[in-house]
Amino acid sequence: MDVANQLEEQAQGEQGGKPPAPGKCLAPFLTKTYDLVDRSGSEHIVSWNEEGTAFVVWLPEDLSQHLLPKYFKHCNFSSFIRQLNTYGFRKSAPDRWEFRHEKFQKGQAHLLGEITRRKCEPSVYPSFLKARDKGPPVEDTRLLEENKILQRENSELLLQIAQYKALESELTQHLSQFTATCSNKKARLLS
Amino acid sequence: MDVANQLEEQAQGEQGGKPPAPGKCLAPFLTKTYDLVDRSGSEHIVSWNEEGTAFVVWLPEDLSQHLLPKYFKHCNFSSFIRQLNTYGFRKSAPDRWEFRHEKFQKGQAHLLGEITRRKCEPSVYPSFLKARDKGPPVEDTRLLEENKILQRENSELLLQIAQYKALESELTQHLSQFTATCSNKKARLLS
DNA sequence: GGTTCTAGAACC
DNA sequence: GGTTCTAGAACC
Repeated sequence: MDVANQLEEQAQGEQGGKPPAPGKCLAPFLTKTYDLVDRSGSEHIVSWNEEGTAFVVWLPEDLSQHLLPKYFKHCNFSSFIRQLNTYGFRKSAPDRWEFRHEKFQKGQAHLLGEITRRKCEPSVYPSFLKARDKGPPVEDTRLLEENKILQRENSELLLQIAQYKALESELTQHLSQFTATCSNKKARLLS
Repeated sequence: MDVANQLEEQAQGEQGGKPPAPGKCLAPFLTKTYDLVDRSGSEHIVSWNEEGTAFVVWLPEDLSQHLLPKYFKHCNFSSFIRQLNTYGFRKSAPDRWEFRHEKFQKGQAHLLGEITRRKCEPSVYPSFLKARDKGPPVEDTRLLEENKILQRENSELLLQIAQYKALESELTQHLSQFTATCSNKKARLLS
């Protein structure tokens, strides 16, 4: 049973035949990748990490040549990575090809629907920027100058916010990593 | 005789002992790559194309695992490609790993000095600001209106940043707490 | 300047 | 939405 069926069963079990609520369009890339990791039958090539919180590509060459073409329309490791990044996965270890996403974990296929493809953000500013292109010529240089300054300030602020966002997600990831790591270590030590 | 010596000989022969004129600092990446292509002794892995106007990586896996570590400090094909792009090489065939640069051709090692590393452009401000500056002038009523909007947005952005700052310090606190807790528990359990 | 990781953009 | 190619940015 692949991920799609699995998800459907869960949905039917929990909601009595109704289609899954939020995950209207679960991206094929996500189900394929989940299958690839979870049941390719080639754990020496790709598998979950010990904690089940990320997956590791142990043999990139074999993945590219033998597994990727089975699931996707190419055999380039870099294209695979590009897609992972598009969906918010991040490389999570410096010394191996380990990729992580909060909603992509072993035995948690039902979370896949919460993974979204990253788009160019809808962004608040285009609204007033678009309007300007229609306007007729002007002579007030002072206003224009002031405007430029405001825009510059604005863009710097936006940049700062972007950096804060990045920082936040990084910190959040570290936190969840720590949580996982700690509880696992504890479990192992106590067993 | 490697490329560095070859270049020196050429320079001495042509200019009588004077150092090469333009190529003050021939990037190591370029000489290494030229050697790699021209005399790695592994033409089945990488070689010039038929015309000598580009080079082809026939076996990316073998290049990564066996040749790259001999010339560079890594064994990632993607890092090699990143460097190629930095120096202005472009992939020149859709169906194979062929890369081309006008000044990188078989038997033309003396042209390497003309290849320059691409720098980040000064461009401090986001693209939407640049586009704006080229655009036609605008009515001053519109400018005034825009100014108001920008000011409002500015203050909203400042507010957001304040919130992010708060969030950041909270997350950081949690993280350091976790770190401490984990190491303590571990210590106790191991003692 | 080199290496790594992620994103932009064009094309399909 | 997927694939390819190139560039930005951080880190070393």
